[in-house]
Amino acid sequence: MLDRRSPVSLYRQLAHNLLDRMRTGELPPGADLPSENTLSHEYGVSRDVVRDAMAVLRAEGTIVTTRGRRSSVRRTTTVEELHAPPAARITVRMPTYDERHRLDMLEGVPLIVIHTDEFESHHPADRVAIITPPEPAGL
Amino acid sequence: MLDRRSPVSLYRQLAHNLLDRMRTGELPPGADLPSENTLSHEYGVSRDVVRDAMAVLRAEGTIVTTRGRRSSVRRTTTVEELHAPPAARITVRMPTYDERHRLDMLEGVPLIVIHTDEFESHHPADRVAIITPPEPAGL
DNA sequence: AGTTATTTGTCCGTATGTATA
DNA sequence: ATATACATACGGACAAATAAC
Repeated sequence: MLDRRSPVSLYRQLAHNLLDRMRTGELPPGADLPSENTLSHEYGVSRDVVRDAMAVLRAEGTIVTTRGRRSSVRRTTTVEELHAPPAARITVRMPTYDERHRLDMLEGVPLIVIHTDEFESHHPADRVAIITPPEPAGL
Repeated sequence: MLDRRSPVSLYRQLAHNLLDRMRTGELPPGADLPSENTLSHEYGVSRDVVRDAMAVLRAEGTIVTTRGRRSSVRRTTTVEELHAPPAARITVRMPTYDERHRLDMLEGVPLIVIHTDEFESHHPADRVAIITPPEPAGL
């Protein structure tokens, strides 16, 4: 499976391999991944390598991990269409650790900030798609 | 500095402590952090804890790390104001590992995707602010 | 130009704690 | 209660990139 002579590190090879298993449908959205110990034995690498691989996938928002439970492939969440006001300024960044927990966000999910003269709103990026105002009628 | 009896893990205490040192101006944008070994000795923790703390800050886009060099506090980049077209759909997600390198993006930086009928464009979130179309004139 | 030292990256092992099943 | 599984923390070793000399 993994090539120790490759210049690519083991944990990135493993991350890539797991992504392949998701694309082929072997690990569809919502499915549990094998446990860290199982993967460690299956691929013949240390648990450290397995954890590094999973950290990559978590940071990309591909998998979700909860303590005491196996990691699972992130489900494609239903996105709400949010209509942005005119002349608004939209910036995007990663939330801080505290923000992430306060807003109940998963790891690997950016934060969208919509700023106007009147208000400022925050939105987890996996729950909304921003729609810009339509062309004025009559053109 | 760090409290081993605290329910908060050492690496998150350390991350929090480093953030404080940034806010006070001891570690301004662009400044080099102490090396992992130095921090390990200064705080009396393993290098593992130091690396975990830095991984948190990298994922939040707070610091930048290059192999062989010390990590540094991320400079606030000049953001370009990008005027979004009307009726566009804007989604945000983290880039994959490959995308991140192809677009020369730093770790901890989200990817903005602007989608219209005609085209689709991708923008690293640390370089742009999206401006929505203005209110039609005459209102 | 080349050698050495520094620094981060990767990988291994072990142990214990804590949440979930 | 017991077992499973992830989280945290320690230690060591070597590779690879950079910096210093």
